[in-house]
Amino acid sequence: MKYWLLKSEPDVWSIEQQEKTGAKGSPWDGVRNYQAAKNLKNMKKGDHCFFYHSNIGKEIVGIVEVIKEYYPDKTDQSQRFVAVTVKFLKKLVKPIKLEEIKKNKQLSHLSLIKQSRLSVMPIDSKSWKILNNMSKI
DNA sequence: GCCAACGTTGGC
DNA sequence: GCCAACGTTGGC
Repeated sequence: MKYWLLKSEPDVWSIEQQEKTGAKGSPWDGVRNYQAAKNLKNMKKGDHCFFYHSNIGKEIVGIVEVIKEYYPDKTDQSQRFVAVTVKFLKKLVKPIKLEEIKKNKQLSHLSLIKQSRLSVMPIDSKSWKILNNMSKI
């Protein structure tokens, strides 16, 4: 299983809205960046993704699971980009602030820090474990 | 195919 | 609200 991180502005699409869609999930669409799209295409059913709130909060707030692999993004008229379907898994007991992630030297290689504009990025399993530990009180 | 101008994202 | 980073567009 692979791990990822998805960014969303909570006033556009939040973890709370994701939670309401329940087991049937909802499309992760609207991605208009080739690198992010490439990452979407590499996602497999069953992969887990951190759900990150950008701008407001700036913290990882929960985890979602990929339940449908990539397909053409219906919101993209040019037909160049793709979407996947994700479902809510859980909210983190304690959200992980970007500030805390930056403080951890073991996480300084993450695209979240190095490439702040990328909205879909891979997370290696070691970093995934570290982040999960940080979310525990 | 280069690069200046411009637009967007997202942290601060 | 500002600005750095970076992607995209369009003139040449």
